[in-house]
Amino acid sequence: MAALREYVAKNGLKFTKQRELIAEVFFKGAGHLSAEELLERVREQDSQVSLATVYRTMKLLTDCGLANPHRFGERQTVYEPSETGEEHHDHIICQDCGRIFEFFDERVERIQDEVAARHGLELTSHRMELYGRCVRANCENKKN
Amino acid sequence: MAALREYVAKNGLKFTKQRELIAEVFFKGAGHLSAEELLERVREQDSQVSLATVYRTMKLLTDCGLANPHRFGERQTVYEPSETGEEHHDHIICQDCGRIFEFFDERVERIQDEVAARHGLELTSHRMELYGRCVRANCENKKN
DNA sequence: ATTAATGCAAAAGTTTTGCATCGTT
DNA sequence: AACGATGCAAAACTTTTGCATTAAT
Repeated sequence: MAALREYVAKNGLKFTKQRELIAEVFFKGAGHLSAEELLERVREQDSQVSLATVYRTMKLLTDCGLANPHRFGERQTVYEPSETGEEHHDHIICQDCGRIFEFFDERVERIQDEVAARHGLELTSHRMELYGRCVRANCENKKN
Repeated sequence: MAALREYVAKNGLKFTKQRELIAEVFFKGAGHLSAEELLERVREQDSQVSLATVYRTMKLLTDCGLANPHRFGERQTVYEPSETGEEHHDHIICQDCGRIFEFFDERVERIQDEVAARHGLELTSHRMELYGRCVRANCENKKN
């Protein structure tokens, strides 16, 4: 939030109440929110905000490194607050119902370091996405 | 290809020359092809094929488990032939020199299945990318 | 002969953009 | 006052669908 203010100031941009509100809603939210979902929540507080502004603000947040857009299986782009290292997690996505689960596995993290070392690299970051299908009973949208 | 014929027969569908051509082009291609790109290649052989048919065929291939749709960073969905396990690999990328190394680690594969099961999903594919930097001596383009 | 598949065009859905106006600096 | 941001509507794109026609079974 402060980081956004800073970035905006540093780049000759303007800190509007829409940006403030959208950022606030975004950071308060549990992550994985689409522009449409963000708009809905934003409009609870200011019904005049437009979808275009949400998109423009999310692009801004992405540019300052505060948000990361993801396109998993779904139609829409969802945005996630940037990870601060501690809170890192990976994703597992159901291709039928589109739900996204998060997971963290310490063993994977260790193996990654080992693999990197084996290839003579020092790891800076990584990305791991598992795609699958909910077993029948659990899936919210089994297609057949 | 034979698998497609089988699936089609088993489900009372029809094995059309469009489906045959699209599947052929898809499997020949190096993966990561969008519907638009597939259409372009398909039309080199049959200029009458429509984009709708490409989409419909890719959905069919997805349903029989021969293709997997992915939405990475891009606008469009890209399709990848299903991995057969043996030939699967992940990537580790040096952010300095840009070299991409491939690796495969059986432990990671096992953990992935375990994680998927824990969340009630059956894994169809995954993507894992490690980003790092070559240690000085190895790097072809160390920047600092 | 049946009935699924195709091509086309229209529709649906998501994201971007042009422009007049508004609000921050 | 200057100029970036906003809201709106339209445009741009990707993907899906309705329908008359074609083709595989």
